[in-house]
Parts: sequence; structure tokens; C-alpha cells
Amino acid sequence: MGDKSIQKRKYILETARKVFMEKGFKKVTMKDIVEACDISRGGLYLYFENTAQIFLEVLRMESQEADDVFSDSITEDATAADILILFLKEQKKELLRKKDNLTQATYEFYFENSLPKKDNILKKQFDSAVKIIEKLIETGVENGEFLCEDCEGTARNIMFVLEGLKISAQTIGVTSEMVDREILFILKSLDVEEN
Amino acid sequence: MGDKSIQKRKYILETARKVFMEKGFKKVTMKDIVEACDISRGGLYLYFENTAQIFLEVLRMESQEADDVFSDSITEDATAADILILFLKEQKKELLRKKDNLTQATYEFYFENSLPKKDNILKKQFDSAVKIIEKLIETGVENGEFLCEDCEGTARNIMFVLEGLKISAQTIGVTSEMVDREILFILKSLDVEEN
DNA sequence: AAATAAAACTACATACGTGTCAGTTTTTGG
DNA sequence: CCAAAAACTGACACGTATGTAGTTTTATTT
Repeated sequence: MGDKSIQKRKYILETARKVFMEKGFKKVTMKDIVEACDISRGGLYLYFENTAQIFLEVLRMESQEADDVFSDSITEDATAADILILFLKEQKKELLRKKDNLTQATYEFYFENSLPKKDNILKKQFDSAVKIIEKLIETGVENGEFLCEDCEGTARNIMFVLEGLKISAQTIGVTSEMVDREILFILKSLDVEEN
Repeated sequence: MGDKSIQKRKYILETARKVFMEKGFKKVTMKDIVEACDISRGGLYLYFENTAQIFLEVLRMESQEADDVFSDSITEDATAADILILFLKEQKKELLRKKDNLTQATYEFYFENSLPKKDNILKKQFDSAVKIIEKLIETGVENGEFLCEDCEGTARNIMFVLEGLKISAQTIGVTSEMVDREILFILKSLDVEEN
């Protein structure tokens, strides 16, 4: 596979990503992607076998990029509370974006392929987020910023609240104020005053 | 519409419910329901126009029945803590059932019909559950069972955690122990010892 | 029992998505 | 410059879901 092929592959994935953002996962057909990429039917099949494969690769791209963005936005002298608030605000931004995110498509994908234990990117993301928050809270407690007896439990609890907000944003609708209220609730339970 | 028609309509809905439980929402076709009911293609169209309509009616049935079950299982002399624990355990049972529930189908339905503000049964259920929990906590605080400064906020927080657990059960998988841990976390934050 | 109305069925026309493959164009390297 | 390889194309055959029109069966009325 030459360099040009790799380029084209990447081009297809980036274009497909936009299609998934617009239509979710299930509604998307190979034809949709073909048309969006402006290539031929057969051509797409040279690179990918089906929409599921394409979506998985898009997700992989996505999660790599997300990690980069997160580690970039942490400054040297930020306190634990600062970082936690930053994280929560980032999550808020993410889950309130109506159109241009892959949340719904990801859910649809996991429904369709009822719980692939292998390659479960969602679970990896969840677990690693819990660990990050846990460490954050631990640090905060040591520095006297937070009051918390069960850091791991609290971290997991926060993640479940965020998951709840995320799915609620897709189903019953969630306003910016509602998210703020939840974030405040979380911070209060850690004895933190938000700026 | 005769009595027999009403009977048949109900029969179709009950049969369709099973189909939705097995296959979710999107995968279900009119043909599937026709075959499950053992009636003819045209016959089904006499009663319902499409799968969305059928599913909405199934949901309506469902939510009515759920209310009945809930109010039945509360005894006269139960304390607020008892009822809250009962409620959480009921939710646990519900969200751990892999096959025979409509959770996934409901999500799929709401994805498909991107947020119908009208007739949003999920939202109504969420809001009324929050109110019930809030009242419950208030009563508990008055009786000295609970310690809580923000009953409404706590109630909402609990519901978001439950929503998070629910969707997580469908995507990343959730074990009985994980749910227990969350329930315990909630109860501890209210200063309650579980039996 | 005949006439009428209601309910249910069957077969059809339409539409769309999939995956493939024979033929064409483009690229590559000798 | 040309031939072999690689990349690409679009039409085709197949499968499946949809909604309806015309027909048959069942129930009701007189």
C-alpha cells in the first residue's frame, strides 16, 4: 500500500466522520460515504468492508486526538481544583454540542453490535477517566483543597453523572443551566467553591 | 371499531412489545411484527401505520403499568429510607436485565426521531421520578433519617447517576457489584446504613 | 337468506442498500 | 516508451422493506 493509498484512506475516514456526525451510525450507508467522498462504489470497498469497520477506525482516530487536546490544556501551576473544573467544563462543552459530535453515533454503534467486549473503546475511556479523576481528587485532598473520604468512589460517581448527562442530552434534552447545576453539586460535595 | 378490534389491537401491541425487547427499535420491521403476530401484512396496516407508532403505544402501555407496580410495593409503615432503598433496588433490577427490557429500544427510538419535544415520555418519567425522590428525601430529613441540605439537587443527582448506570449497562457493561457500589455511595452521602 | 358492511388477506409495484466484477484508467519501473 | 501492476469505475444481480389495490372472508343487518 503506497503513500497515496494511505492518504486516501485518511481522507475517507475524515469525510466519513462528518457523515457519522450528521446522521448517527445506523442510518449511514456505504452509498452515503461514497457520495460524500465523491469516489466510486467499488473504490470504497477496496479500502473498507462495511460501515462498522469505518466507524471503528473513526473512533480510534477520535480518541487519540482527544487525549492530545486534554494533556495540552493543563498548565504547570494549576491546582487540582482548577484541573477538575477545567475537565468538567470540557465535558459540558462536549455534551452540549448538538450536531457536531459522535455521541449518538457511538451509542448506536454499540447497540447494533451488542457489547463487543473486545475493542470496547468506550469502556477504556471510562476507566481511564475514572483513574484520572481519582488521582486528581487524591492530590486535591493532600493539598487541602478537597474534602473526600472515598476518592475512587467519588471519581466513579462523577463519571456516572457525566454519562447520565450525556445520554440525557441526547434523549430528554439538557440545558446549559442544568449541566451547571450538576457540576456545582459535584464541586460542593468536594467542598470546592467554583470561580 | 368493535370490541374484537380493540382486543386485536391490544394483542398486536403486546406481541410487538416482545419483538422490540428482542431486537431493539431500529431493526424491527413491519414484517417482523406481522410474523410474530401471525397475521397478514395488510392486516397490520389497518391498525398501525409504521413501527414508530406501534412503539410509542407500547411505551405508553409500559409507563402506565410501571406506575401501578411502584405504588403497590410500598407498605404503610415503611420509612423514607426503606422506600428509597426499595426504589434503588428496583432500578438495579431493571437496569441489569439484559434481554427483556425496552431500554435499548427506547434509546434507539429517541435517536431516530431526534428529540420529539412533544410526547417525550422519557422526560416526563425523569421529572416525576426526581419529584418523588425529592419528597422522599424531604420526609427522611424531617424524620431525622437523612442528612441533606439540597434535597432537589440530590434527587436530580441520583437520577443522573441512574441514567448513567442505565446507558453504561447497555454500552460498556455494568456488573451487579458496580451497581451496588453506586447505590451504597448514594446512601452514604445521605448518611444511611443499608441493611 | 340475501344484502351490506367490516375486516383480513395476497400479490404487486416501488424503492433502496449491498457486494461484486468485467472492463477501464492510472501508475510504476525497466 | 511501453508493458505489467495497481487503482478505480459503474452497471448488475440480489435481497429486503414498504405501502397499497384488488380480492376474499367474516360479521351484521333486514
